[in-house]
Amino acid sequence: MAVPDERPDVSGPARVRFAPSPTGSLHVGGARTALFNWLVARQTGGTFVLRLEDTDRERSTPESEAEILRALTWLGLDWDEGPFRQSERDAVYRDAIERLRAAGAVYPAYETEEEVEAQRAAARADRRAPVVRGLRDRSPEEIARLEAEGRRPVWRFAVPLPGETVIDDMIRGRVAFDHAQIEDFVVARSDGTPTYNLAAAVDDLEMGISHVVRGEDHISNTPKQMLVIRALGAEPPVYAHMPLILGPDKKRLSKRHGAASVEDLEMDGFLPQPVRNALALLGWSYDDKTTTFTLDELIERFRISRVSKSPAVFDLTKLGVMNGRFMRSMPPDEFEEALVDYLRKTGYLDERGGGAEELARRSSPLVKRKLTKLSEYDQLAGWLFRPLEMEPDAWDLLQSDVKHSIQAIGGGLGRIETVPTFEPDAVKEVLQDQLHIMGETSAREFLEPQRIALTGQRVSTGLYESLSFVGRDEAVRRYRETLGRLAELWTR
RNA sequence: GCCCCCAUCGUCUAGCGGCCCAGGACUCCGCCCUUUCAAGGCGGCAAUCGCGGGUUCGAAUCCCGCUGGGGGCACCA
Repeated sequence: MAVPDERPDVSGPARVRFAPSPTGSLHVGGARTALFNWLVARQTGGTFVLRLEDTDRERSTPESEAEILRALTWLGLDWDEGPFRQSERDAVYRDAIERLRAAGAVYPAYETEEEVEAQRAAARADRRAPVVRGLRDRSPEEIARLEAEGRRPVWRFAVPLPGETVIDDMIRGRVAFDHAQIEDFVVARSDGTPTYNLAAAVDDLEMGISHVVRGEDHISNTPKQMLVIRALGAEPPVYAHMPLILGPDKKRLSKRHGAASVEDLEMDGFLPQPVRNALALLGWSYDDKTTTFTLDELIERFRISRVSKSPAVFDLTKLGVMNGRFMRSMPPDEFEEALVDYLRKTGYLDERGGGAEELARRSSPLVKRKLTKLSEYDQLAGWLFRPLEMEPDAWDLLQSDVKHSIQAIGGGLGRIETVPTFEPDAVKEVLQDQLHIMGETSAREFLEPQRIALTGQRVSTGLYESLSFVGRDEAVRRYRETLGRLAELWTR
């Protein structure tokens, strides 16, 4: 019997990093990358480094950076070092470029944009990889002449030919890249600033990163970065390229798929724990059964070697289920806090004025069991914050059988006016009793009109709790008001 | 066009040569809980393991080809 090909795992304290570029909010894919790196750091007693790759001055913004840090914190992913910004490490890169120059690993390329494009076009036409190679061995005289003309070169990496670079990927196994397929990539722009492949490689080296866990979209950059690191006389870290996260259309998850960033999920009323859980389960599983993990369990059980190689579609419905279950399992006071935080954060409380927070707090037990996500609070409990106001749908329903509606609401009214105590159980008892008295009417037929009479909504917090919550006077008032409106229809 | 990767129910997945004519979860559909909408409980539909060849006594599991999907090919990251 063959030995299962156990893929290696991280052993010993790992130094890992999360290195987003601050050009937008933290996307779901990035969040999962951050989570996996964080888990590796925590489970090995290692270090989680945060680094902002902001070498693109045009697209990087402080707002985006702040949002990424905020979202990471919201997810509970704390970093041990950083945040470092590549924009503040220029000297490090210039020094590295200097060393590459001294080692003869890079050369100044004076080809014009047109020439470069022509090279690519020619290669394509020839059914070859569209790689660019500058003239590697210009004479000092020629260089001097070009410089005198005011030409400023980019610095390209002289990819060794022939040759190949092999990644021993922790997830994918051995992946080889033929150097003929790798162009002489630019390492320093004509203004002297470093490009991504230079900066990332140098940082991973300088920061002593032991394991690079990132999305598969980076895999073709990896040989370039390995080349840079080796040219600098060092050995590259171990790499692990994770499968991408897809939208329902199987394309890479993006904005147009709806909630695609951590911020979107947060504003949509998901809580960090289930989001983390869902993220962990995208491309990773512990066994064939377990679907819920505490953070500690995640730290203990996560293994890069069990990360899947194939991409996964992100399913918001499933997240909703996890979210709902999580909220139902929360201690009441924690749930209340989470709810109020959310309503405050989204401006819901402010819009509703004084007393809104108090009302929301008191109502939290009524919605706890019924929510999938916090953003559904209003459709359940919105009626608490306003005078009786009929949703068109709900009113239509009452109107469809005016006589029956009046009977149901009237029947309920008689009982709630007289029930000795107004606790949910007492209310329930008398309404149950009334239901029996009314004979063939079903619970639904009896209760639905009353729900609408009280809340103006077809879907709401539970009827008995809701009645008790507003108190006898208000309940009776609302029942009567509805009855009055129905009576108008009846006589007409 | 070139390079790289991937391929089990609609979706997320288990599965590492016999335990699998494939297990779990979500969705969907029934039924129960006469507290309705939800939630919860129970049950059901759903993959000839992309296709075709091998290897083997035996393959979802190994090999080859094909097809399909994804990613990458910037003085972006």
